[in-house]
Amino acid sequence: MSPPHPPTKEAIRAAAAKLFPVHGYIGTSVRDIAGEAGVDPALVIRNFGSKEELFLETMRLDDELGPLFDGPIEELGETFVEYMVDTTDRLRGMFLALVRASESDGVVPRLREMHDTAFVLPLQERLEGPDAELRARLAAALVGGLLYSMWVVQDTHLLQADRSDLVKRYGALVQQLLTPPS
Amino acid sequence: MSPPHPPTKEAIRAAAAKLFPVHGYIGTSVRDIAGEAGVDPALVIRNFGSKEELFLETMRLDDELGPLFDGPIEELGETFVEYMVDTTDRLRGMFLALVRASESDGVVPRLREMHDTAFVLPLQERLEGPDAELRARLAAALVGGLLYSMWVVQDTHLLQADRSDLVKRYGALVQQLLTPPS
DNA sequence: GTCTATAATTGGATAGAC
DNA sequence: GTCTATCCAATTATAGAC
Repeated sequence: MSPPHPPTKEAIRAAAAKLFPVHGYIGTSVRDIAGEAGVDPALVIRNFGSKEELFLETMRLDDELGPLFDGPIEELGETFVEYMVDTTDRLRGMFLALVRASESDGVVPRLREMHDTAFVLPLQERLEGPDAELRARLAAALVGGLLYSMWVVQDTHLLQADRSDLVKRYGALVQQLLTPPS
Repeated sequence: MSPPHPPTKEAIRAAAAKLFPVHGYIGTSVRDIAGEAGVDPALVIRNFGSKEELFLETMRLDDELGPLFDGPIEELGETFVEYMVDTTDRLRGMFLALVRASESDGVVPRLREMHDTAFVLPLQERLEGPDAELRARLAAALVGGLLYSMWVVQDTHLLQADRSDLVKRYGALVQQLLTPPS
């Protein structure tokens, strides 16, 4: 039997999950979260221990892996890049928040977890061979680099480039790690 | 005629240039900088206006582009990747500090400047053709992705991988953007 | 369980004497 | 130009009443 009204803890969690990806760790105060949740600021700390603990508990992907990328492996590179480039919602905010907060040691493992969940695993599970993991991690580095260029650096030239051309070129590079030309 | 004793302004600048790359923007207080420089904290603000101005003035590459990568263009991909992967000193700290501080709007242009100076331009000046800039920027994204994976995410699998194998694989991908196979 | 009030720290920035 | 002293703002976190 779960409580009928979502307890304040869930309201706080939801508020944090909404605000952190938009305004970042530093840009989101405990008071902001409490205000968004409609509760007293003291309850935030009381329920989660500290701001950082709340941040870490909120910045995870859980199951929202979205599509399973189960199409033909010959198109996986392009498909995957296209999905990542066009993702403008939650994953983007989480990526930016985690990267920018990665000065705190506690954040790095969580960033690694997001990186593995969102970038590495979807590719790795489709690959075979002894160096499958290495190739998947290199491909994940490629994808991360594109997101870094577009969202962190905000490379205007890339942002203004033709999307389909971008996806085609970059996807082809990723594809080479997935299905290397003999 | 330059002053015989380096003025305190230079001492402050040197201290900031030393501490920011190591401890980051948030992790470095004005008092830390003053302590390192052996001056009064008030002089830091007095000479540079604000902490952020000092940060922005310090986090630039100026001329320390190091080697000019003037070898044969057929090896540029590998050479460039090798150089970036093995760079453990100043550029690495600056990259991390700028990326992690990029939540401040004023930092993004400086990050873009570093990105262009260190990653894009050395490649772009060797390329030709109408889409030379796009290819150089895509190659820069690749390089940025490798640094992101190794230094921000701290992907242990990549960090423990054989360096020469890593450089060879990743360099080959960069190379394809520099000299595309017909 | 919830809220009021406040503690405690930190850090950026300023005023004014010397 | 340099330093002492201080201000001020913001924020996390806690204590204790209800």
